[in-house]
Amino acid sequence: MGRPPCCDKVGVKKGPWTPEEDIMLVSYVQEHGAGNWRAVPTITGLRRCSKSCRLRWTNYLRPGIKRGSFTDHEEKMIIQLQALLGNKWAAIASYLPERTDNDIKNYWNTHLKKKLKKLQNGSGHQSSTSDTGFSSSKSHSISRGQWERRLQSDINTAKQALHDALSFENTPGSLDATSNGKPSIYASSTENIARLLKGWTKNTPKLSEESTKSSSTDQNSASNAMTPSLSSNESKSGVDLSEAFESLFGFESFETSNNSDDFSRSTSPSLETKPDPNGLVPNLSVLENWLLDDQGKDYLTNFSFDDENPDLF
DNA sequence: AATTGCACCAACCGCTTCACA
DNA sequence: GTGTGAAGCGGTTGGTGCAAT
Repeated sequence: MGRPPCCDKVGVKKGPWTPEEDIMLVSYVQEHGAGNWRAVPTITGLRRCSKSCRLRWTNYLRPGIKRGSFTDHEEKMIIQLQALLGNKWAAIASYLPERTDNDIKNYWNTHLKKKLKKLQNGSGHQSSTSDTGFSSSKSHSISRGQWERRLQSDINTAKQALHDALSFENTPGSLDATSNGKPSIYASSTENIARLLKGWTKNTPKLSEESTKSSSTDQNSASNAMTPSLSSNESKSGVDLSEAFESLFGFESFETSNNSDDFSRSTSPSLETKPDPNGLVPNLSVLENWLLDDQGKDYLTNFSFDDENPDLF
């Protein structure tokens, strides 16, 4: 209570990250590992608050992040897990190791919420789970007995949902990051930055034009930050930065996604707590084990999402 | 061609939880 | 057991791009 926000300091930059900042951050993580975010601005010279650095790393630079549109499989997983867990995006993200909680949250808010609403309106079905999931029911003013009965009902729904979600793991072609026959688009940090640089290159002529027009003195202005400027190498193109990055980290190709784990391990041994993306079934928490113990894992193979909800998709 | 409205998503903010002295 | 700082998490905001008018 009353603790001052960490980002209130004068000179702390806000807004979109530049490729240069990304490189500095990745460089830091490679050298020191992901953690001790408080020290990042001091060590790297980044004029970002520690939270911003951590967020940037976990949401965009961390190896193994998949970008692009969500697959049907992922979409179903999210819907089921949201029904089970509520808006516990980090928990949901743990079942989709290549997606960040922020990504999932955004996707839910922009796509799935509407989609489900539409379906509910169309079919007249009343979902047992509200926006915040099954746990939200306890927020209403009901008796303890009622609440417990609802809770039991919610748990049953949740069990069903979890089984649903996990049953995808038993379907052919769902064992890795591929979906619909498409190749994996796992991204290492280098890939992530390369992607950023690509976009940067595309936008550079216009941006650099604007950045020369505008003053670069106001670092706290969000609108100004939307016109990023390359501080020390403003004349450099994105390609040059990309090359510089490549030479900095010694990666020859951004194509091989299998190296992402190696990079992760070498740079941040303690960071990755998500289930093995290549595993058949995500590592189960006590909760999942408890849920699964009840009916046995054989159930998983017998449950079909599509059979259960033929008109959902 | 210009304007408006909307969808998307990266990033921020503030609260909660965790770890440690 | 308590206090404090760091990290994690979820809700929200605001900029950008695109489609509709």
